Amino acid sequence: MNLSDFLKALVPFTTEELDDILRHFTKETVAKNQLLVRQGEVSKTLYFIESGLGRSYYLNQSGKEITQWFFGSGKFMASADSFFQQCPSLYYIEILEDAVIYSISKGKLDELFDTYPKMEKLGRLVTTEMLTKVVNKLNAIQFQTAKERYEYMLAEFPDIAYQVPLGHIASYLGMTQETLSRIRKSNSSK
Amino acid sequence: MNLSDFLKALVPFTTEELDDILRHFTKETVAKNQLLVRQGEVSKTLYFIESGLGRSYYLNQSGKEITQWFFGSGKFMASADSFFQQCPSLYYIEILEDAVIYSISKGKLDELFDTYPKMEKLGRLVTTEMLTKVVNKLNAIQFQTAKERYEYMLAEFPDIAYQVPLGHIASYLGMTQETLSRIRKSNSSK
DNA sequence: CGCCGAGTTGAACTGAATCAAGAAACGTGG
DNA sequence: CCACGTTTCTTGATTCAGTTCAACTCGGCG
Repeated sequence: MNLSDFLKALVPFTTEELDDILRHFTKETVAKNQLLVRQGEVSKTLYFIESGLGRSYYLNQSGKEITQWFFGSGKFMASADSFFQQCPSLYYIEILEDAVIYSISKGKLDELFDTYPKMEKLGRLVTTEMLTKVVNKLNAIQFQTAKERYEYMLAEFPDIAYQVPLGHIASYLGMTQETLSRIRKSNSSK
Repeated sequence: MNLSDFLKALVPFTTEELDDILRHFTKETVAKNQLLVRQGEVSKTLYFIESGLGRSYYLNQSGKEITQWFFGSGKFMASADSFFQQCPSLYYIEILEDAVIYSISKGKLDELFDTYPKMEKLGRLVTTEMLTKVVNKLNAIQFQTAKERYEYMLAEFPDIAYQVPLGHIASYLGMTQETLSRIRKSNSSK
């Protein structure tokens, strides 16, 4: 999913608008395991993933990595707290699979918001979608058993479930790696 | 916190704009215990709470009420999924304390979005704030003990913690009423 | 071949749920 | 303003899902 198609699908930009908007982004390729944002940094960049896979995670009190979100192709990726509020990021952002991404700085994005009301709309739509997904995850985490949570994950990120280390998924789902391993086993036997 | 002041604080509307925008809202008072949205309905209304208190909740498999969110004065309130996607609501919305609210229909809100680019900005800002809060709650729920979650609640909704039934708070925090009661007891003794 | 990280398995432990029963507080009508 | 029923809150005993800790398997790779 490339950025131009993604934008067009959400808001009916004209060709000129689209060209100008795309000019504000920088396309680049990022190799697996690279970090785009570090905990404590103020993140000034928003990413759009054309292909590849990323995740955000943080280190808890005992220094364990806790995956907060996965970002697949066709999605915007950012350390939301840091990017929007310009505060030090609680999260790392890491590329899990070689990726092609478009980046834009907060400054340039704000320019776009000021120039194109349609961009505000886009921003609102993208944020609303994200909000819905986070609410879904919250409900899954809060009220479902470990097994049901794994099933939610399979539904939400079907492609991701088998291509990243078990531990990343387990921490995303709020359970230990051992528990997830047992769940997988019990699922495969039925 | 009234609506006019709230709007002005976020986006620099002119007086004329503000007047016109406010004309799209209907002010009304709602008594305690009234339901504004029922599960299964498509909610066409967004509410702004000038004073009073509301909550959204749903019924789980065993028919128990699960509080999803509290809405205090100076906040927008809606069954987010239903209002934004115009699908049947998963949630009820209930007034917990006599309230003065401003309502606006989805249709009128969309008119405002089309007329005033600044409204798109407002929409984006409000949604972003909500997103941040939900992410915070998610982190609290996912990785903290019952006791820490209660402390998160005291920080996020200091005023609310003692004015609504224990069970509403417990379900909001993803624990049983009994557990919350024990936590309160242990907190008060130290 | 031997190491190393990722995944699996087992056994003991624990935080919180469940179940059950009382105590307090609340409101409604007489 | 009191009495009664209902809802809300507290407390205790028991149970259980999931964690923790520790050992083991497996596959890849220098």
